[in-house]
Amino acid sequence: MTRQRIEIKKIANTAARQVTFSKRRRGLFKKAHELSTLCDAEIALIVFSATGKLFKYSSTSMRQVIERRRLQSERIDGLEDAPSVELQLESATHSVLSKEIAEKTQELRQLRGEDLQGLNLDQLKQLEKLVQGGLSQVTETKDERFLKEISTLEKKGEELKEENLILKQQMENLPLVVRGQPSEPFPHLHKSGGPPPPQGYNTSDISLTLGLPFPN
Amino acid sequence: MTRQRIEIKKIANTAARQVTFSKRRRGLFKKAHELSTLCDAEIALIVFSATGKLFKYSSTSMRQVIERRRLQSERIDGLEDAPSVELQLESATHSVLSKEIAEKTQELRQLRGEDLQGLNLDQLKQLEKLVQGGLSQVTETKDERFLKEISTLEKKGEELKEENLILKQQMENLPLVVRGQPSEPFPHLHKSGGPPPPQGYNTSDISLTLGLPFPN
DNA sequence: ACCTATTCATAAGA
DNA sequence: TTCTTATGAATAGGT
Repeated sequence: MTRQRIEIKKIANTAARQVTFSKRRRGLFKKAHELSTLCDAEIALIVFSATGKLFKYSSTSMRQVIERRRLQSERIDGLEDAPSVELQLESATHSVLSKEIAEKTQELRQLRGEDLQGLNLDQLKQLEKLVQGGLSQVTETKDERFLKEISTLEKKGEELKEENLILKQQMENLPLVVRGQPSEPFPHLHKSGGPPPPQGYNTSDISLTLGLPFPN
Repeated sequence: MTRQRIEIKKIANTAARQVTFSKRRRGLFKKAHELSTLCDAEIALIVFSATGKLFKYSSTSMRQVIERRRLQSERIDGLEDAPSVELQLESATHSVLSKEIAEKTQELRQLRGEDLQGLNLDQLKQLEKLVQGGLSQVTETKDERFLKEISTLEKKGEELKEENLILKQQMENLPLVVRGQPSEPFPHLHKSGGPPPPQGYNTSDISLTLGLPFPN
């Protein structure tokens, strides 16, 4: 489709065919993925090369897509799949389940504001109220979560402040000689609420204790 | 890929998404067919639209391709597929359907603002945005409907006004004798565009003709 | 559904 | 297989 247009029929030359297969296979998979992403479609793509190598892509799980296809086809044309007796007994269950899925899908779409043409004014008003309620709930929950986060952080802040205060008091109680040259007062101060500083400083060697607050 | 490059992510606008789905789906199927023809490949392609509609293509029989894939996968990783007994496929079907129902149910509840405890702050923010979008859509659609209703009524009002005007003009052109005693000027005036009054008035009685201005 | 300016995909060739 | 490039195809936005 470039340099020169080609006819859509089996490429005679084997090497050329392989090359084209690689290129076009990539393109095909890319497009499949784009379609599923752009349009929220569920896609399964299975490709066997002439040499028997398998390539596949599926937007969700291959199994799920194939299964879903089987269900659809079963209802539309009962030809392609073998309908054993047991399967036919099951089909009643299927239609119940499928119907439920269809209903829920429709409901979901309407809650998202899609597919509203079938509703009358009253139904629209009711739907609006429902969605407003949902929105309130969501926003409320979200804001609660925010507040909780904030209060947790505030609490941590308070704890840290307190810790700082204690440390400062301890500093002020030190002999002046030691306080004179704190070039690097807290070299390894931990930032968040870690464990409190270990107890039992060796008070006989204050300067050492000061420089290495966390001997362990 | 033209007029303007687009980002590969879900298209927000529903109508545009459907248009793109149609166009790209055709393109994808065409390319799948070309690849299978040019390179002698066996291909199966299954596409479900967001609305649940099924589209499929297969170079040979869908069943054959899927079966072949199953055999391959079984050898490569025995995980994704269960044994091929049909009854087991059945139960798989059930779990697929049930799972889908469960997912949709949960999604519905969350859109309604229920069951939000499992979500983190980011998910809540995202959900809020989604519901807000839905609400906008619903409100917009509802208001459009309202406006349409209003304009319809206004139009009807205009028509009635005009009708009245004509009637008044006709009254003013009447002989004074007749105009003197209109205790009940328009006894049976039809309000909307109903059927015209019956034909065949006796024109010798002018006052009667007056009361029914549209004899034809 | 159709149009068309653009971007994308790709046949050939290296 | 990968890269390049000229060109045919696909398609986003609009009508």
